[in-house]
Amino acid sequence: MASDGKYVLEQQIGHMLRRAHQRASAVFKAQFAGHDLTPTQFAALVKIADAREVSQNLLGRLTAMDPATMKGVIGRLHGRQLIARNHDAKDRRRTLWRLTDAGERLLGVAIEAGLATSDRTLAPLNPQERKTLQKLLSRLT
Amino acid sequence: MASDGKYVLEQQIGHMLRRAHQRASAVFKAQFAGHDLTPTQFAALVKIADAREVSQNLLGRLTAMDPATMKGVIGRLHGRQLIARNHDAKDRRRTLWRLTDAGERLLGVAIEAGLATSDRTLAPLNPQERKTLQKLLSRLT
DNA sequence: CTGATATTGTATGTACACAAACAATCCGGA
DNA sequence: TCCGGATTGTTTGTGTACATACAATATCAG
Repeated sequence: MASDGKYVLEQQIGHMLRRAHQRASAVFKAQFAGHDLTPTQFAALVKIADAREVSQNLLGRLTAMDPATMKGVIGRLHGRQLIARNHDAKDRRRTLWRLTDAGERLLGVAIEAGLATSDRTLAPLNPQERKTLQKLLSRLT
Repeated sequence: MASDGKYVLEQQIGHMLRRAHQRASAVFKAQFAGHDLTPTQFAALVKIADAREVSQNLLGRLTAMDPATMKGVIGRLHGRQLIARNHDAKDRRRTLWRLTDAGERLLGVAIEAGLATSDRTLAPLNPQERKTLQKLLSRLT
């Protein structure tokens, strides 16, 4: 029969989200060529800058990353001296992270690439449609 | 000034898509507990079933996977005897894949979990909103 | 027929993403 | 004060995801 257990991959929300995310990542990569930052690395820099100083664990929550994932991202940023570590005197478990001067400089120029990335990713939609998509996506989470 | 270079991570489409995809994956995992299939593995099974027999490369295009990614997914499905290989007599580069009986049985019961996954992921939205979201997402690709 | 070009699959390296298990530390209640 | 539970960060293992480079094969133009 016609629709007996018919599962059309292209119409499933999970697959559509996966593809849209793939495309957004590709746009990001193109826009950030020259800055050598991944989307998660950039997100971490943004959130560290917002907070000025933040623990690794909280940073993971702010950027929607697993502690294990966060460790890798932090490690690579630290390896490039874009962030530096302090120790929390009140809580000896905590590692506090802040931007270095190099990190601040890089973030300063990268912000524009970030805004361009969003704009390019949303290019196929008009302003009204962009708002609608963002509203619906935020409700999905 | 108020919005001078202000970059709000939570409002950027890339970040929103990443989070939505994370949640969709989590719902998938919950629904597929017991089937031991990942989203990409399931997608591959669905597309192989649709085509009955398909080359590894074409399967990658049908499921939106890199050749390198496809090789890994195929390898794990093959390791579990869910798919089997043939060789294309006309083109000696090609590997043709089809479902085994075990693969067909598993896919048969997994389809329901797939539909439930889509429904659960879209649960916060009403039917009208779901259609809108899917339409906008498809235009993004 | 032949050489340039394209396609198919493989291999390697980097970077998320998350589960599970763990040690160190903190905190609240008995 | 002390104990049980929570939090913070680390480690290991599996599975995408993609760039790059590569060998084998197919195809097409001249």
